[in-house]
Amino acid sequence: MADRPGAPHDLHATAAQRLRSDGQRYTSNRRVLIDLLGATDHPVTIAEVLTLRADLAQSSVYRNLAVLEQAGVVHRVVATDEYARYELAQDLTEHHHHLICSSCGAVADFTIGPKLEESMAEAFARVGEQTGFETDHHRLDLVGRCTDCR
Amino acid sequence: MADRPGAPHDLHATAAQRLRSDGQRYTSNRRVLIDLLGATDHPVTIAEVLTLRADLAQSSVYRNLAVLEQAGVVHRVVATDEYARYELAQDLTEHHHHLICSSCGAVADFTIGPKLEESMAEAFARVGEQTGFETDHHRLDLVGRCTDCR
DNA sequence: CTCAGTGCAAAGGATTTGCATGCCG
DNA sequence: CGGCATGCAAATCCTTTGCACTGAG
Repeated sequence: MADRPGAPHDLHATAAQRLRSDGQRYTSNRRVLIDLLGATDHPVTIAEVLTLRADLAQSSVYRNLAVLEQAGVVHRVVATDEYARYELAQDLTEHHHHLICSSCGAVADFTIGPKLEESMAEAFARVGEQTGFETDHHRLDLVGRCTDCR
Repeated sequence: MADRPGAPHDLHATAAQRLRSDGQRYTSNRRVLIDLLGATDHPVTIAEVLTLRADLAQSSVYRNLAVLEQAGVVHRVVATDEYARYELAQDLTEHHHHLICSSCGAVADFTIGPKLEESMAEAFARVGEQTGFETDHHRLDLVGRCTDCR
């Protein structure tokens, strides 16, 4: 689950390309963020980023993550606490879901089988037809207690 | 989907009982909140509550919803925007999921078939065994654009 | 050179808290 | 009566924004 499809180079190349398509530059700060997100196996809070890379300015991190999200390179994850979390866009990693600890707020990744994903996709298609809702992506999270908090 | 299992009386009785078990009173303000949540078919923001019932003090709404959540009567729903939303606990209504509009933030309810729910429950049990994560509940949301925003 | 990106500090906005008062038990 | 609930206003805290400076193209 920690392995990413494609080498780091591809990751940066893809990020650069998507940013360019969006009229944005791939600056060193943005590269640092991508490196950082590519090295973790869970969505990261802004606070974590600032701790891991104390040289980054808070406002730049907020702004750059917003730019990267806009360009479709990273994805904003909403857990249950008030902190925003970011991960690489799932087409740059692999499709997965989140285990959210309601006690400490930790977020971990997990996957379910492709069969189940398919069944869900079919169900979502039906819902879309019936309601007129145009689905962009789905969110399947388990909320509970992580091993540390049990 | 708008129908709730059990008459309103049961709802209040259950709410009162759960609060009592939690050492809390079922005050008139709390009753108003339950009435309001029972009357809608989607999770409600604090702002909506304050608009619908302008006589309620903002701080009391925040505090009472927290108390009600603690007692297991209401559930806090996290969408994609920064607003907290609340709905009745799903054992007081029926199990459902959310359509979240990433454009206007609207949240609507929908359900999937019991078969699929079962398959998911099985998958979650497996994940729990493998990771040691103790699941309290799951969250399955579709993020996209509602009919108004398409 | 030009203009987007950066960093610092100040502002914004949803949510929380302190405190005096009111009311249920 | 005692203690929790309430309401108002002030405080918090994550996040956003203003502004002057720096650096890439």
